[in-house]
Amino acid sequence: MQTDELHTRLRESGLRATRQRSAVFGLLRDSGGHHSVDDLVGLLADSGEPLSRMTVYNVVSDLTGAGLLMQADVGPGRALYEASETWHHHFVCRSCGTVIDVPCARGTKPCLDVPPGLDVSIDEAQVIYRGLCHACRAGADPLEGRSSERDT
Amino acid sequence: MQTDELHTRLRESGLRATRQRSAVFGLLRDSGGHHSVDDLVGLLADSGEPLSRMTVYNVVSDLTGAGLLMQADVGPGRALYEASETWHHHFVCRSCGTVIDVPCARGTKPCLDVPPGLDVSIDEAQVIYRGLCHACRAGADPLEGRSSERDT
DNA sequence: CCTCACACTTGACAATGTAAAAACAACACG
DNA sequence: CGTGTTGTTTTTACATTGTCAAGTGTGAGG
Repeated sequence: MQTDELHTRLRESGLRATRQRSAVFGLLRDSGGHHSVDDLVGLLADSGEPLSRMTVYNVVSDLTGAGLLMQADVGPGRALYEASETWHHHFVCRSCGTVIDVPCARGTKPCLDVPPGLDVSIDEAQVIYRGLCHACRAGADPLEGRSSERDT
Repeated sequence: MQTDELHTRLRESGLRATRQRSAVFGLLRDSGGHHSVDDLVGLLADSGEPLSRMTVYNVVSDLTGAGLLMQADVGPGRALYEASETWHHHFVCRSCGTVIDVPCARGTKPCLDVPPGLDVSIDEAQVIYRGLCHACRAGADPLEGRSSERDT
């Protein structure tokens, strides 16, 4: 991921290209995973770009509004962000909390057909699958790997 | 809603029939809406049944585990609970936060066909629709009615 | 009626997200 | 290249939501 490309992507979206935004966007693009705000603060500090928590909240909010990031709906608790290009859904393990990407059948934002009788405008639909991941179903130690994840 | 019936439903589910559980379950059944834990604490206090926050957390957790309540997935932040009999999804207004029930096409827990390549067992799938509700799309004062809701 | 396991309460705490104001930096313009 | 404006970042304090642990209370079987 070139710094220049990040800069360009930000400017194209109508945002000022700051060091902090490039760092957050670049990290999410390169890691390819789902991260909470506090995750990001830690990872950024490790990579020599310490940002305040508030800044990261602002940045993910701005980038999500600009369509560069998406907020992964994985249920109540903490919000996860990712920089995926293709629309997809998420499986969440009830036992260990692992999040696994589930490809969307349609490949694009799905299910935007508004059910009849509803006077609303829908711009996005996300599906949360819940159940047990392979490890937890096998009776492996639950609670292990609570913050880990795997993409398909 | 008879107190006796609540008592019976709880016992049938293998739970002790306590005053507190009946109060929470009865309130959710009678109101028919989605409520956060703190909502419930307030409503119960108003109706002459003051319960501690911790108790309500325990109760909704127990009743959800027993299948008497369901947790409505409406995104990060707060968990909402409801006592719906029929499976359905939720529309969440981006502007005012209003939650509207969306009937499920299949009428039962849907989409449990596991996508290929995923070694997990899925027991539930919820859909979150996001967009603007009628009032907010019409440009009505956003942020109004943040805690209100409407069922279809 | 007695007993005991389960449920409830209390109080402190952890995690997550928000508000407001001041210092700072991007970038358009000359 | 310098400069000013405006949007961004930082700091501090706080609100909300959920959890832990220890002690008290109570449902329900005997």
